[in-house]
Amino acid sequence: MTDRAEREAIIQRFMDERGLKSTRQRHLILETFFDLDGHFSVEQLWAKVRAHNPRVSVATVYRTMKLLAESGLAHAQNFGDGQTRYEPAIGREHHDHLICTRCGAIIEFENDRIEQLQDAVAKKHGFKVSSHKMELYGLCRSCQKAGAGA
Amino acid sequence: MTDRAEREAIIQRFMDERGLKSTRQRHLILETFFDLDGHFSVEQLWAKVRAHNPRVSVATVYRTMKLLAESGLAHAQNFGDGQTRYEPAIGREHHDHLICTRCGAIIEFENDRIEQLQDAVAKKHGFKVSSHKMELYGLCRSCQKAGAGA
DNA sequence: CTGCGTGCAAAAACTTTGCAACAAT
DNA sequence: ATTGTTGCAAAGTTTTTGCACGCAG
Repeated sequence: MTDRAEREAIIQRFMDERGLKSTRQRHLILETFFDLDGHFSVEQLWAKVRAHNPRVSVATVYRTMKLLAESGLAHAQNFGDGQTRYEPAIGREHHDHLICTRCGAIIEFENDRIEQLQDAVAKKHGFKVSSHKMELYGLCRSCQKAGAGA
Repeated sequence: MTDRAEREAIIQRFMDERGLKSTRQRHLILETFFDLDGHFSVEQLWAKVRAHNPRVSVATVYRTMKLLAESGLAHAQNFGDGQTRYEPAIGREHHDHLICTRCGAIIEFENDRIEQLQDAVAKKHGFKVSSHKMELYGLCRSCQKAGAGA
């Protein structure tokens, strides 16, 4: 998605703006995270990080992702299972999710018209919106077929 | 919202359909829950239930709310703090939420046009949607003012 | 050097579950 | 009687935190 140089710049800015030290662990976690495409729990991310450096603790991953999310470079999602999932929020358009309640498949979509209407609604209520989430739950195409048979 | 008789009928149907026994505790929890207006954590609901009957355990509240949500009579929400919140889902139109990230205020709204567009998006992806969530995060009117000063 | 960051393990927060007593049908 | 339900406490999950050591600036 994002090219390496741009990503580096973003990571650097993130560190600078918050006065964070640039450590081996943070870089590894961020690189790993931004290489991913999709929605990952800390546990999953940790597994990938450990493949590179088994000594990184899960606490560091939690701490780093929390900082990232606060800075807006990652979005925290909550799809109903008890875990927080993060997804990269740079170099991509905002998007929303269709979630299959049977197989867990997650499909992303975006719709400008909806975004416009959201802004209008917010304005009507005097809100200044900084982010939003929209999730549609249901059955994906193949689960509708499978579900009928099962 | 719902009048007492209708509510009783709904609760009764809920019990019948799932073959649940009609216990003192379940009734108390359900009555208490449906009297509420808003989004409540199990902890909060439990506190209100205990006011009536201090012997009800929190486990029963968890179990009951889980059943209710599965039956579609309550909606489970996740607003980012680590707790599940439930809100009554009978006698009301579907609605979505504006959430103030500063003071935590929750404003409800509904917008048919958005719902229509959601359906259209789902259809395009072959999805059969059964429910959805939409949350807009930002600053409410008073926090925008307060925020500027702080 | 100085202080932030890390790893580890303990703790916290929330939710689920095993089991024996209990109540609804 | 029979079977589902409850309360309690223990255990499970996910996430946070205290503390001593270590590394970046």
